[in-house]
This record gives sequence, structure tokens and C-alpha cells, in this order.
Amino acid sequence: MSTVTITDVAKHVGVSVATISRHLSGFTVRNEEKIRQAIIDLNYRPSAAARNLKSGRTGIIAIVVPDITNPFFASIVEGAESAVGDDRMILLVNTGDSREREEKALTQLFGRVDGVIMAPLTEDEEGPSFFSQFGLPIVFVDRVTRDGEKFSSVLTDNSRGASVATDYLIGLGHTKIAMISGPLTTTPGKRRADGFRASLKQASLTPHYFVESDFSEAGGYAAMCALLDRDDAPTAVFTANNLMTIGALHALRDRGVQVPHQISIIGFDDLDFAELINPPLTVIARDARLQGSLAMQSMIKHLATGVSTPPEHSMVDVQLVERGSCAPPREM
Amino acid sequence: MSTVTITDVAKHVGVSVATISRHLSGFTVRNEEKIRQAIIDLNYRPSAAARNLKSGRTGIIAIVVPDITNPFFASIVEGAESAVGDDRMILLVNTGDSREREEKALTQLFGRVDGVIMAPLTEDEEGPSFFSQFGLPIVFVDRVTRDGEKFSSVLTDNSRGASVATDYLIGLGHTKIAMISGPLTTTPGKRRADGFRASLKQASLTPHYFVESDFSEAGGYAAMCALLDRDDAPTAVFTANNLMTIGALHALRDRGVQVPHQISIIGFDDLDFAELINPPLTVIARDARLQGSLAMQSMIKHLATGVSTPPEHSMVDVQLVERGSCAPPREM
DNA sequence: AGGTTATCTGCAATCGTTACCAGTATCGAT
DNA sequence: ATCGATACTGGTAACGATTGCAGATAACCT
Repeated sequence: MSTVTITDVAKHVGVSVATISRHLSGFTVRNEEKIRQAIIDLNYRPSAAARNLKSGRTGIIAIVVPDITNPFFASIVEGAESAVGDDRMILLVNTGDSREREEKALTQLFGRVDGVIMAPLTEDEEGPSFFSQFGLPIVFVDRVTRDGEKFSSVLTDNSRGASVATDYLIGLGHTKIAMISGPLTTTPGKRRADGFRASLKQASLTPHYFVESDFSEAGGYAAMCALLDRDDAPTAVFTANNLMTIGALHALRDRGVQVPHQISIIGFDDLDFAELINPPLTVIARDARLQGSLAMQSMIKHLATGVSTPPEHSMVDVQLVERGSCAPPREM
Repeated sequence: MSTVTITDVAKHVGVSVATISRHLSGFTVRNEEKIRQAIIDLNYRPSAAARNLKSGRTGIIAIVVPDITNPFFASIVEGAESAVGDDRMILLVNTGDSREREEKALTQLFGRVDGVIMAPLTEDEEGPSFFSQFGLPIVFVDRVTRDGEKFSSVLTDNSRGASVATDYLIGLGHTKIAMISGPLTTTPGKRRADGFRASLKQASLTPHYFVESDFSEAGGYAAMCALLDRDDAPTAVFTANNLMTIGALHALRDRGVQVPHQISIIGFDDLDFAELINPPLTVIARDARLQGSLAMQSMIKHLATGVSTPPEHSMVDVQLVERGSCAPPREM
């Protein structure tokens, strides 16, 4: 089989393995052309494993996300892919929102990758940081853990994004404003809830319609149903991520509730098809691809400059994309 | 740093490295408990690189897809993830529809992974198979290359799917039926076009409105615009994948064309939000997650049974999901 | 007790590369 | 011709694990 090693090449050319190795590493050696030809003739491919063992570097960067079928994370992965460069590859881990799998993945990742870009599942870590125990360089994206300052991160101003959404609804005249929130154990979950609460407070409103859910479509569906079942239902809803927005829209459709006549809805994170929905969906958008790309750049820089580089933190902007799913309340 | 090796553990316990190695490999050895404790105390993690070099196996399976932001491929990845098992991981490569990147990826993958699950970009390969030259086990998913019989594959009956879609439109009374096709160089592109043509022929219709596009949203948009610009526009359109469907819908929306009153549209591959669109989208659906899972199972089986196993080919069913985007033609 | 298994152990070779070290050839300058 | 500097070269020891081999110990049988 194709088990041709550097020794075979050396023999074939009539030089030592050291020379071949040097040629491969870009040094100038005597019989460049002969070596090049021998490598092609013999169909030689350097063993990644041996290199890895010797050098301690793998040329692989891991990306750990909770759910790859969420378009937001898919875009992050794509952005990271686009910035990874020719000499490295990406290893994807999908934790499926399971703490256990996340932990196991991190353990297995050690030694297989040079660094990890990750959106951790929960913000709270008891005791010494779980992530510090490996020597692995980490860049957090979208989310952080408690000791987020120790590692580089690429985040969005979730709190501001939520405020913009809430202020927009308030500006339209709504007072019965609901939020379908993500888990408060996650960074985005908590921050977006904070922003929502802050905006309400400033308008002298109380967070009467706050539902904590789980960032999933089913969760959004259930939460919206719960809100509709109330005696005094809200006139506007802010859903804290794209999947829950889809779930909520399904619920509204199943219940025959008209958007935006009977209820206004604004989502967090844009969707490819937001314009195709009836009515087109108003959202708080941010550039997921950019986040992935920035995270990768940060990782590459970190890998190049050495372990002792201080962590850097970037913020990606959010913006309101006004389409047609919000209107002033009818019954005012 | 965390550079504790098997030798350190051996010294700590007072046995040879061989014993530790055997314990790690699941053999029964004498001081089990002591060893377990030493591993924990020293925080020892076996070097993946060294194992890899010695054993020639990496415990990593690559998945190569053209576009991870396409929900179809994201679901395939998720399905594969779900079937990968505890002792292996997934390495994702996103080729971004670039032949060059696909080729480079395959080259780099060699030695880093035990096998490759891939949706190749083009069906046509000149000369001896590009994929055979590496010793890498391959399972094709969704698409194959010319020598698809040599490797295992998980496909859908694209031709039948296209026929079902076309027959459905014919059954509604349409005669001016368009197809926005994918690239004919890809398996699904070609087969779906074949199915479309076959169905038209059987109904004594000619493929008068056939547009070859590129499986992208922009491509679908452009193709639909081209169709609408014709003197005698079609009354029904079959779009050959989800992204082009989205693009086509955007075009219809921008042009103010009413669906399904003025034009009917049926897509290939379902979408999370197909029900939320106005009108709800009728599609040919298939289980992408299942395809990913089957492909992974096939790969694992292949890896377990050895190189000489004959390839196996599975077909995943397609089905018509009737919603509201198709109606009989108006002007008949 | 003696012989035969069965079970576990350590030694050392090995996987394919890289990098250190010392050595040799080439060259220009004296 | 001699010298020093420069530019390559080959030999070889790592990197950290696995595994075949042969030896040692324990267990079992007659």
C-alpha cells in the first residue's frame, strides 16, 4: 500500500533522510529537482502523525458548537472556515446541547488540535475553570464561561441588541411586551434578558411576560403557546433567538393569530428566509460569518505569537432590520 | 506544563510502561487501582499523536461537504455526528463549491483521518479515479463520482423525486412547466434533470423551460428572473434544491408574482420554515439526517471489517409534501 | 511433587519525522 | 597554498506510545 516514507525517498535520490526533511521544510538543498521528482514518482506523502508527534503541533483547529443545524452556528463555522488558511484544517464538534458531550469532546480534543474555538454551553463553572486544565488555547465565540477574561473572545453586545428590540416595540406603543428568553445559564440568554428588563424599566414597565425557554424551536413553540393561553395576552413578543422565533411563528400560525395585527413579533438573529415569511420578519441581526472569521483570526494570531499573549476581546455590532412583523398595538 | 507521559505514570506506580499501556488498552493487569489513581494524580492524557503513529489509526472521520450553511448538508453532518460513537470524532471540511479546495482537502486529509464521508463536487473525473489514489476509505453521500461503484454510497432516488414533482405539476394540469436545475456535472443535478425530462416526455411535453443553474440562492434568483422575462412564461416551476427555491421565491416576491395563483412552485428538499412561507411551500422531501447517519454507519462497518469489504449502496426515500404553493394553472 | 497451563510482566524494537551535532566541500580573500 | 567563513550534508537521538518475545509467577491437574 501507500506506505512510502521519507527513507524511501532518500534512498531513491541517494541522499540522507535529513536532506529530504530539510527540503520539505523549505530549506535550500542540493538536488532540489531530483527530490521533487522522486516525491512525485514514489507518490510520497509525509506522515501527519509522525510530524505531529515530533513537533507537538497538529495543524488542526477545533470548533465546538451546540447545534450545527442552527443557521447561526453554521455561519460561524463557515466564517471560521474562510479564515483558516491553507496550512490548517477545522475539526467540528457538535455537542447537541449536552454538557456531557461537551466535556468529553474537550478531553478527546487534547493533543489532537492546536486550539479550540467554542461556544460553551453554560456560563457557570464551579471550581477552577474546566477549560484551563488543558493547555489548550481557546477562543470563545458568541458565548463565554465565567472566566471569559482569561481567553480571547468574540461576542456581540447582546444586552444592547435586546434593548434595541425592546425599545422598538415600546416606541410602537406596546406596553404588554413579552420575551421568550433563552436559558439564563448561557451568556446570550442572560444578557439578552438583562437588556430586555433594562429597557422595560426605563419605560416604567414591568417584565410581566417573561418566559425562559431553551433556544430550540420546540421551546419557542411551547413558550408562545403559554403566552397565548394567558388571560391578558401580550401584544408584542421578542424572541431571543432564531430557532425560538421559528417555533413561535409556528405556534401563531397554528393558533390562527394574525401577525402583526393581533401580535407583533421581533426575533434575534436574521434568517435567510426572513423576507419570505408572511409578513416579512423584523429582527435584530448581526454578522455570524464575521464572528467566526474574527474568532479564527484571533486563534491564528494567538498560535503565532505564543502562549503568553494577552487575550483580546472583540464585539460585533447588532442592528435592527425593520420588515413587516411589528405594528402598533390594535386595542389601544 | 501538561507533558506527562506514560513513562511518568509507570515510574510513579513502579511498573513498566508496557503494563500501563496494556491497562489503557483494556487488558487486566495487576495493580489496576494504583494505576488508575496515578493517572488521575498525574493528570495523564495519552498522546494521540504517538498512538496514531504507532497504530496508523486516528479515530477521526472526515466529512467533506460543499456548503455547510445549506441546511441539507448541516443535517447530514448532524446525522453523521449522531452515529459516530464515543471513540471517534468528526473533522469537517467545507469546500465552498471549489474543486481546488476539495482536492487540497483530500490531500491534506490523508493520514489525518481513518475515512472520508463526502459529497463530491463533480461526477466527472478524467483518468483514473482521483479518490482511489489515496488508500482512504470513502463513503459517498448525496452525490457520487464516476467510479461510484467502487465505494459505498448513500443516495436518494433523485430521478424518481424529480419525476414525482413533475408528475404532480402535470397532474394539476400544467403544461408550461419549468425546471431550475442544478449543475449537470453533479449527480443530483443530472439525475433530477433526467427525471424531469422523463416525466415530461411521458406526458408528451417538451422541456421547453429548462434552466441550468448552480444550486445557490443567487442562481435560483437569476434563473427565475430569466424565466419570468420570457414572452410565454411558465405556469409552474420545479426548483432542484432548497437554496435555489429560496432564491426563486425571492425573485417572485420582488416581481410581485402571486404564488400559486400566477405561478406554482415546488422545491426539492424540505426547509424548516417551509410552512411559514406564504403560501406554505410544497416540496419533495427526504431525510438528510438519516443519510448522514447511514453514511457514518457504513463507514464504521467498513472500518471494522477491513479493506476488502465490498461496497454497499443505500437509497433513501423521497416523498411529496403537499402544502400550498401549487395550484392548477389559471389561464387554462 | 512434578509437570502443564494460564496469566501477567519487562525489555526492546518500532512507527516516520525532525533537529542537533559534527563533519565536509566550496569559495573568496589573504 | 593556507585560512576562515559559508553552505550543505549525514548520522542519530529523540518524540510517546504499542506489541512481539521470552521470562517469571501463579494456578491447576494428576
